[in-house]
Amino acid sequence: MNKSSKATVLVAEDEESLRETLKLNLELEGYEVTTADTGPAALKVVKNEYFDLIVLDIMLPEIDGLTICETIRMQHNDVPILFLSARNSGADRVEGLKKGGDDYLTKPFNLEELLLRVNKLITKNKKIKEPQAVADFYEFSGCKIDFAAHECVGKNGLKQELSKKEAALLKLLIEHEGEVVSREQILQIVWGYNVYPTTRTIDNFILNFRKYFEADTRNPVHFHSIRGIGYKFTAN
Amino acid sequence: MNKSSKATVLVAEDEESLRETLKLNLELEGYEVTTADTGPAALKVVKNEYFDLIVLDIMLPEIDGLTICETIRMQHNDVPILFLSARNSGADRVEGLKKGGDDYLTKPFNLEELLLRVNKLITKNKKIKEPQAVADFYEFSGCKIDFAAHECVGKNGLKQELSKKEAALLKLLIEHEGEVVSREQILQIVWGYNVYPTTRTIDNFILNFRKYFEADTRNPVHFHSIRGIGYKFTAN
DNA sequence: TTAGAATGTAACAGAACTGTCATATCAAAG
DNA sequence: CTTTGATATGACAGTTCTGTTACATTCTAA
Repeated sequence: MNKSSKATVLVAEDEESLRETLKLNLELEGYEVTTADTGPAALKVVKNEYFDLIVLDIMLPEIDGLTICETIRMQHNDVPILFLSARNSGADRVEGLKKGGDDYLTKPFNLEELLLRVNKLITKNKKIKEPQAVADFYEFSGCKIDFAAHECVGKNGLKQELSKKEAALLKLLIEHEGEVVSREQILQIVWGYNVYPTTRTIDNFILNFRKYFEADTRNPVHFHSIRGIGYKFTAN
Repeated sequence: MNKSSKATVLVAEDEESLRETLKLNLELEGYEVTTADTGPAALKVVKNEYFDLIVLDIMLPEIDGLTICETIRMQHNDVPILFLSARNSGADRVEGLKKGGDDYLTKPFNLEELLLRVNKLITKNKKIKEPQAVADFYEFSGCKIDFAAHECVGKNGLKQELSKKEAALLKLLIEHEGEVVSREQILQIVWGYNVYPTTRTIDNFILNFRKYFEADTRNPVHFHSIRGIGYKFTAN
């Protein structure tokens, strides 16, 4: 996770005043906040964007929070979820945690407490995801990359300078060698903001990498595009 | 953490009946439970033994729970701590979380809820300590599937990329190995809550899987169709 | 046995996504 | 204030994926 990039939070809450209060306060805490006011709206953004945490009201229009949570978990998304609920019956709370929620607060809640819990959930989850750093120097099938010097030697043996973003993206892909990295993840980590859907920016960087490192740019061996998902780097 | 060894929990609570109730119930859940009835006693065992979780009453004789928590954290011990308190003032809860507690319950609490939270804290912490233990990889009778890389190796030994939907459906079926997954379930999970494709779509995906993974597509061994219900994946 | 329903199969078309390039924007350096 | 290199955007073409349709085949129940 890039230090400069903010953690992202989705607030799914139908009552406007509370929604805006949460948004404002979370932003003051330094989070990037997206909001949704109905169940379907929440599901839609979750599908399209990456979040570090979801604050989810149990009672939402159209599709309720518990169902939302269940759906999200069924789609193998293990983003932390913090439930909000007006009800305070034990049964309800148990229900929330069982469905895969990570924490639970009942309204009315203390704002400071919410912020603390949010922070706790986010840092905890990040710890898990923090990938092991790659050394400053990396080599694969005849190509060399020196992250410290911001330069590389490509297939043709030519030395090539790497720009900041090029280096960051390259590092990200190499850290996940053999795995697909989604566009959302890339934007989140390298760029530090949420999705701008019609951007061809990432493609252009990949294009460059292929020029530097691929013998045949049309049939990439190292920089694969996985349609609908993202890109994958393979060492050999 | 060794699978065969139980997770260990320290219950620091001065009221005897509650302490014993907790001990009993946690042991029934399969935890190894140690108890302490005063602040100093709790600090002492924490110093000498390893725990996966501490259940800590805020009001303890001699040294209160918040101070205990602070002391433990100062010793760079990040064992999860679940606070118990009779008070329900927001300030108090905030205090607990600030001092480094991981969760908070107010008495009287629902026992099942406590057990769920205990379980959540313990598993969460383990995840951090065993990074990536569960590989996103599956193998059955000569075929290999790598969900992280979005690719598979089929019966013929050929590598094959998996598209988004293919991967999602495959994962679903494999997770339910040996069970029938209904068409409705498939639609709900793979396609989402309201974008149902109409007719022969699922069949076509199954068709592909059979091409990839079955020696004889006419007599499938792995991807069975259960008439009137759905599909079933069998490993061998 | 046979009608009716569910599934298998393949071809096709529209949608969605990516590759590529030309151009715009921006910030830092000169 | 200009230059320059890096990055972002938009257009468009090319590609792949996915859902649909049509028809064949298999199964089930009457």
